[in-house]
Amino acid sequence: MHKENNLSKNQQIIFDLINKSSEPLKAYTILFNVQKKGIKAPPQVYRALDKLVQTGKIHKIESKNAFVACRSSSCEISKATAFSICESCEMVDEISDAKLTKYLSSFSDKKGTKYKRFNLEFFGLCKKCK
Amino acid sequence: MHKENNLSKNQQIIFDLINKSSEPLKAYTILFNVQKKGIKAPPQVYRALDKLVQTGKIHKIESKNAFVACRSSSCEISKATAFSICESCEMVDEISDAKLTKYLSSFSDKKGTKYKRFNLEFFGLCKKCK
DNA sequence: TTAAAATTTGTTATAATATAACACTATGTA
DNA sequence: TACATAGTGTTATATTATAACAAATTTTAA
Repeated sequence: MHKENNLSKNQQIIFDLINKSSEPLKAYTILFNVQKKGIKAPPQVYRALDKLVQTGKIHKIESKNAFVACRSSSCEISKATAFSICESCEMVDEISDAKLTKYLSSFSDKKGTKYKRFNLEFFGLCKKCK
Repeated sequence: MHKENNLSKNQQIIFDLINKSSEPLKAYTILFNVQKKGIKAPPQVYRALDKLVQTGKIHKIESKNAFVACRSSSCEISKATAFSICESCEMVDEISDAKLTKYLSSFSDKKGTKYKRFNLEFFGLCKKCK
C-alpha cells in the first residue's frame, strides 16, 4: 500500500486546533492548547507546523507570526497565497481570487524573471470595523 | 521653524547602515554593527527601525525578519510594497512596477472591500542562481 | 524666550518566537 | 526481514522583540 496523504498524530492534533479556530493561532498559543494532548515542547509544535505549511494544509501569516487553515479548495494554492488583514480587529481572511492568482502567477519583473511562489498580505479595515 | 523630515542621530546611523548594505539586515546584525557608534541595546535599534518603517525610508521583509532601504523614488510606496526574494542566494530586490501597484491598490475582494496597504513577496530564483 | 508637549535617548530586564542536537519509535518500501 | 524515511520526545539554547522607567533633546506655540 502506498503512502496516504494522511497526517501524523501530532500533525492532526495541531491541524484540528487551527482548523476549528476562527482566527490565526500563534505557535505558543497552540502549544498551550495541546499540552493536555501530550504535546509538551516547542519543537513538536514547530515541526508539525512546518509540515502542515509544506503540504498546504495551513498557511503562515508572516506579518503576524500566526497560522491559519487553508480555506481554498484547490490547495496547490499553498504556493500562491493572499490574505486580507483587518488593522483594527486583526481578523484574517484568505483571499481566493482566480484572476488575482493568475495575474500574480504570470507576473514577470523588469528583468523578465517569473516567480513560482508568492505571498500577498492586504491591510485595511474589515466590514465590521469600518 | 517647522519640523523637517530629518532623521535623528540613531535613525541616521541605522538608516546609513541599511542603505549601504546590498542585502537585508536583521535587527541584531544591525545592533552588532552600530555598537561602535554608541548604540548598545535592542530597544534603540527597534525604535529607530520602527520609525524608519513608518516613514517609508526602509521596509521590513516579513518572511525574513530583515530590513532593506527603500529604493523606490516615490516613497508613498511604503504602503504598497513588493519584493522578489531568491530562494537560493536570499537576495532581495524591491519591485517598483506601476501597473502592479495600480492593480493591487485597486483590488477589491468578494465583499467589495478595498485595502489601503499591502505587502507582496515573490519567491523564486534570481538570474544568477538560475 | 520660555514653558509645556512631543520625541528621542539610554538602560535593565524579560517576553515571545524559533531552532539545534540527540536518542528513540513508528511506518513505509524493497 | 532489513533498510530507509518520517515522526516523536526531550533538554537546552538561539533569535527576535518589547515593557518599563528615567533622563535629555527638540519642537511648538503662548
